[in-house]
Amino acid sequence: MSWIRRRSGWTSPAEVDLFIARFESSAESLSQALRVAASSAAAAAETDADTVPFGQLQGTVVGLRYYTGVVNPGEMVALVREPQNPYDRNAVMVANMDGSQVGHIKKDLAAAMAFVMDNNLAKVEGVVPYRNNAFTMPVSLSFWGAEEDKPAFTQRMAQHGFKMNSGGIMSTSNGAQGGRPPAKKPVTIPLSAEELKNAFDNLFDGLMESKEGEKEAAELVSTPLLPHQKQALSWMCACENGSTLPPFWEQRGALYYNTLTCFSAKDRPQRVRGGILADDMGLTLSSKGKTLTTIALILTNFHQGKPLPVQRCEELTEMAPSRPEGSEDSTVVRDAAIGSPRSDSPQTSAETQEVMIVSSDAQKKKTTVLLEDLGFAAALSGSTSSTKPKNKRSAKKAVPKDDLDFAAALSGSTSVTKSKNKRSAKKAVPEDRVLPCISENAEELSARATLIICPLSVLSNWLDQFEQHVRADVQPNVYLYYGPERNRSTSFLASQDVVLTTYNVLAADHANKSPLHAVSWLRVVLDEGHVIRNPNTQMAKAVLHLKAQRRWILSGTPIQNSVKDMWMLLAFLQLKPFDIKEWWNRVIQRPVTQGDRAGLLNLQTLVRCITLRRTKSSTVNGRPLVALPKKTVCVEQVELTPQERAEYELARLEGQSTVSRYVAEGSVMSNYADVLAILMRLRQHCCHPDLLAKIASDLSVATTPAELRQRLVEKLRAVLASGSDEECSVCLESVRLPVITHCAHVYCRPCIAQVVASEREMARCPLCRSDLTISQLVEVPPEELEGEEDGARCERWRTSSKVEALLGNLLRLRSEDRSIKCLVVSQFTRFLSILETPLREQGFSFVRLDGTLSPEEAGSAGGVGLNLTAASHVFLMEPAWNPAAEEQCIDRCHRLGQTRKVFVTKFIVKDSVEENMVKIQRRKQDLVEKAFGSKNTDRKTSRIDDIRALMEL
DNA sequence: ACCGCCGGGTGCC
DNA sequence: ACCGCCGGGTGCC
Repeated sequence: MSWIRRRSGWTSPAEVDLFIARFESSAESLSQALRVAASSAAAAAETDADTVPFGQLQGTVVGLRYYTGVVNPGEMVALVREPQNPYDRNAVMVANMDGSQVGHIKKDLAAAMAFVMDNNLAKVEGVVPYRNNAFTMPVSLSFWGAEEDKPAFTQRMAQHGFKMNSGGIMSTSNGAQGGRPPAKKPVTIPLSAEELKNAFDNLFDGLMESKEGEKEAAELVSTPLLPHQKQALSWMCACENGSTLPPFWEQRGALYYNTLTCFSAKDRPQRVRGGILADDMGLTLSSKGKTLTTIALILTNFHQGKPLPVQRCEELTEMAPSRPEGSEDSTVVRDAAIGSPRSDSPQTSAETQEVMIVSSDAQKKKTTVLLEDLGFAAALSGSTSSTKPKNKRSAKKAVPKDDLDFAAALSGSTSVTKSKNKRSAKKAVPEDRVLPCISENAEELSARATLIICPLSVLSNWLDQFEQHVRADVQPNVYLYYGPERNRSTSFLASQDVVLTTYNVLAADHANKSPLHAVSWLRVVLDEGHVIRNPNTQMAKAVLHLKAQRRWILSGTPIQNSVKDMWMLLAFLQLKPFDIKEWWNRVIQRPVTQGDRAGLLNLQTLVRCITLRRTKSSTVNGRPLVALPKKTVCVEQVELTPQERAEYELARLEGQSTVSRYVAEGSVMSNYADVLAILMRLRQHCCHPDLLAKIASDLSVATTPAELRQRLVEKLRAVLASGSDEECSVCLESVRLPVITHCAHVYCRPCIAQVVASEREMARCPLCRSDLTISQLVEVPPEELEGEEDGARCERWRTSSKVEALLGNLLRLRSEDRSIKCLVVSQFTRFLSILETPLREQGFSFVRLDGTLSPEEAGSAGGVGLNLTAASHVFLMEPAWNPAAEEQCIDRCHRLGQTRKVFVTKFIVKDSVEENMVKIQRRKQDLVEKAFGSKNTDRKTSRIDDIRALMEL
């Protein structure tokens, strides 16, 4: 008896809400049933690759005449259990793609299916092969499930007298043959895992060759756009104004027909007025290219293709008197009159330095700080003081301030002063009656504001960019919706040109009569949109419930590692019918994960229709979009001295015995922090002996609460410093605002706070079920980081093999060409400190960037956009766990603006944990599962495997 | 006739 | 529903 209630296949609260939304007029029983289905399946299971076909069955849909839903030949239908049906508790209803009920499954078959569905022995997909009469119709049911459930399923169906046809692979390619049953399934060879992975990796590549042309930004934009930015603007405007049908839809007479599901609708399905702008980071001067393009879009494409009507600010106009129209001219005038923009100041300062030493951790966590050069710090931290002295906002910003305070101080103050402008502005610029492709009705025309949602770390970047790229005399109303004093008036928000907020504010508001959700936005923009790829998060749900005419996702990495991640993006863009997970799963995800070629082709088409992505290697009319100098990567093997080797081996043997004990006990995960600490010590040995902190690793030796706290802080710091890209088990993202529990597990503070809040009684640690309270959570006190270092530095300095390897390279390069600048990257800030000594001794000038500030504070300091193109040689002092992090470091140099050939040197200590890390990196890249919907459980086991490999166990 | 057969009424779950 | 099923009317050929 193994029919334990498992998570159900196709409903999660979010998607059912969407499903129901469309349905209000329909029969009560249906929405009821859907609600019940939703509540019984609060946690949605995913369609995983381990789903296998169980077979097919021809059934009958009855009671058609009682319902409105119509079905075309070959159309897919949804099968929904309806346990509350007063006539039959086994009822299984049949619904249309738009959610209209079509009928019921005939009761004898329904009785068999009810059991199967209720116990999640199988998922059912239905296709109506043909229509015969007005009262019943046939339905071809295919059943899918986990291999181990197949016998139970088959047996149960047999008990009811139903025998499955062979469960061969069924193609999803349009079933519109309309033929008689049994429809012949074309026999196709399923894609191999390898083919799939390749196709998937290339999904976002080579999109949008330049058939779009270029579009100039409105004159309001003061920064000239680069050619590929004009191209993006052109594409974005076309997406917003065009009226093309979404992919897979075509007009057939008076109806609109979906060629994949064969559904037809009377109402024209809205083409997403928006899409995904997924330009690669290395493509732009800092990541601000997307920001600039988006600002240009906001200003250039208001209603009916006209620019945003904004009034000039009188005082500023006086200051910078009347100037010729045309963006280039005005830029020149503005620059001359007001001072040059500071976008390039990081390079300018950096150019004076020979060596930049950078903590790669700082980059990964999007933090950047500077120790040595205060001028550089000011440039990076984004103070805009010189640009517009009269502007209140700028004046405030000139004071170097903690970003959070800064945000709080700003919120509410910005546009109040200006909001009065707006009415007159609308009159001042009369709207032309030029007919656009999309006819905009009165309500649509009333929407004005663009809502931009971004991670906190890039909030101030947006504010800066608006100031920097918009003509000084026409600042649009940009309201920062953030901080306790934020203005929650719906009408105020709706009257802004731009409202800027964070995912967290949005999510927090969503729970509690959110004004953001009451506004009808002209446009919603999700910056770093991949952060909401998990649809179960509050942020994701909050985002889905926003009302908007146009929707954009900005992201450098639209898919992180699985097809699954795509769904949230499509749902946000409301790409019919994939915004409902049932259809996404059936039409794309399940076929693709099972190697269906047609499914993959459909996915490719889909992505192509809504995405603009250019990479460094993209071409326009056969010519490279951006010509980048060549990049050479080499690995330099470092041999430890006998002394270092002896110390390393000692640490390795000790670590091995501890970890092998954990492996034997099966307690690796519960001692994860310890394991990471061991690994880190080995990695530190590879770099420099003085990196090793004297950490008492055993929590049990802590006697006093203060001592325990200190131990936890050390552990947390060890985890963070390990560079393991620690993942929060609640949100499954890299931890942000990390805290450690008394049971030594690390989470994002907001995530674990939410867990605690949602627990009625005593909250438990999601990983080990220990009791926990908010007050027990421990975080790293930021100021402590500095003090300790001084202690370490006081000791007598010594060298290490790796230090020597680096110095050898630097000295050689300097003797070859004194103008060469180098970027030295390490995840250990202490290592950077150690490196300072010989660099000074040898007379190298350098700046240092590292992550001593919290992400919020440092976010504005360059963040993801940190641009280090002044350097042409990159030295990665040690391997990263995540190869993408290394790539990111390299891309700081190898991007637009780089004029020299780029050389990358990776130092790897021979016969060490570092070599094992490289092996794992390589193996991971080959691992298909990594790219395709790998299961959560596997992630854990593969981690343990990783640890064993690292420890050579 | 405790049948068969006829033909009208009727029809999801 | 050009079906199946029900139940009343009917009953040699």
